[in-house]
Amino acid sequence: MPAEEERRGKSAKQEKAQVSLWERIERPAPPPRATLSAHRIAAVAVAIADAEGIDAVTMRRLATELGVAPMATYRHVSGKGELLELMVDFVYGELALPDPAVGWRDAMRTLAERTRAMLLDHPWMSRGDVLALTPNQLALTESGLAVLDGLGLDTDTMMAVFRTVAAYVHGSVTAEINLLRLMQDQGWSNGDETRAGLASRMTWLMDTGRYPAYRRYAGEATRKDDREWQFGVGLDCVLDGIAARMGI
Amino acid sequence: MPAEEERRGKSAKQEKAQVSLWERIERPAPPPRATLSAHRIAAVAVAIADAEGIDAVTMRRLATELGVAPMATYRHVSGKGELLELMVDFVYGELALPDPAVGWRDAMRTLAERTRAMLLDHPWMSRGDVLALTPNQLALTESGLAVLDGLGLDTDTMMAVFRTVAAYVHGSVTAEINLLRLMQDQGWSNGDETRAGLASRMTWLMDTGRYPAYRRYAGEATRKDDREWQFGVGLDCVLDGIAARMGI
DNA sequence: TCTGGCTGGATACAACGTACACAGCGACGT
DNA sequence: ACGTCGCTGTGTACGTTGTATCCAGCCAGA
Repeated sequence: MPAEEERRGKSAKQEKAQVSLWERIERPAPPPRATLSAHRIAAVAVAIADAEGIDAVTMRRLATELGVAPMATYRHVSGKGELLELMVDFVYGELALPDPAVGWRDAMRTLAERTRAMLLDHPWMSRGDVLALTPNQLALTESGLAVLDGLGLDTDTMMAVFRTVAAYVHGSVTAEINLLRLMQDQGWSNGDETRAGLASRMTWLMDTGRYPAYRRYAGEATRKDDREWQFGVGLDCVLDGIAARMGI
Repeated sequence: MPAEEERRGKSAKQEKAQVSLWERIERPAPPPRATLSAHRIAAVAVAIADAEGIDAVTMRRLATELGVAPMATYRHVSGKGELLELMVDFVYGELALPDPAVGWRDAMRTLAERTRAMLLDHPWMSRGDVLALTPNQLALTESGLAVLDGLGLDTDTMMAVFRTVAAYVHGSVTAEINLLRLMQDQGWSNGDETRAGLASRMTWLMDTGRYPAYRRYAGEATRKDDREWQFGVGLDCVLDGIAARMGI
């Protein structure tokens, strides 16, 4: 590329003519301009949120991590709301969608389990006040509808079924994450430590005598820490109910 | 300031004796001390959140509304986290719990519907990163367990069933609220206005051709705006599934 | 009558989101 | 070839937020 080299040489010459030698060599080399893109912004923001929680994602911190001035991000994103939208869509983009050929029930199940895994990997997602209208969220919905296609359901019912499963998954995993976050904040690493940490709060509440059934649960239950089992039981109920009520 | 240091150690009466009559009667009467309590704090904070959204609940605004200095609230609450906990528990306290005598399915259904109504009345609740360990949240769980008692389920299963319904309700209503919030933020008052507002975003996405099933839904569905129907269908599925799988 | 402990007030500060004006650079019409 | 325009990133600044810290008044008990 002779033309490009020529142009560069010329602009350099022009600068040389205007700025004194000593000023030039004193002046720190202009840092290479970091190029920004929505994708890179999203990736870096997600990395911060994954590593240190969503509260660590500030516009300034993000800019630092991007190697850029605090306000630079605003060229690609109108504000923090859009940033969150970008982050959510970015994560949904990593979700592997199931093959509808395996049958609606198995496909729905893997969809649910993968969504759960995704949310557990990025716990800050469950706070998403983001509507499901980003491209990759829509792709998930599309996949859910495709899975339910050809079973004789009308579109209203297909969407209702998909939303039912999605609602269960989100609600269930959100509860799961809330507990995990509490444990992490307090430094408890398993169910026993957690119960020990909550003991004083709990005995105080139990001693009011207002929660006999819960007290029995606390004493008798043996699967309190089996989160997979709990999620699975509920999911089975939901899928059974769909199969029964829709006749599929 | 020697005068100030001198006055600091003296009782009210001593001060009265030293301060001139004119200074005393000119000086504005000390405002009557507002009495604070956790309950009043929660009630006022909830009122603000209901009226203007959770973001309007700042410590300063709350203090103003309570007729108190900004830092006064901190005597009753360790920080904003505990304030939110207080608010959430306050709202759960207004939830009417069902009579278990009507049978588990009806009781579960009214529990679900009343929880939905409560969340829709206080949309900021769905962002609760609060664990279900406050007295009134525990009372709801207790009620759910009581409803399922005596049906031959072990405690693990009872809790799993209750949590399944709760997860569905929270997930479903959260989605509902996210849409309602978008509509309110944009000033759209019904489904048609909303679709009109989203049209450009949507046609852009649909024209990618990546969402054929969703496009069909958008064209064919007739119950897109029937939120009660959507919630009810899903709830029926969940309850059916529980009945079938648990044999109750 | 004194004193200690609550409760509310006042001041202060760091961190946040973001508005605004500016500067460099590539592309394009002339 | 050259001026100009539009992007994109920079620098500065402002108002708001949560909350740490210290003070002052009041009530209970000695």
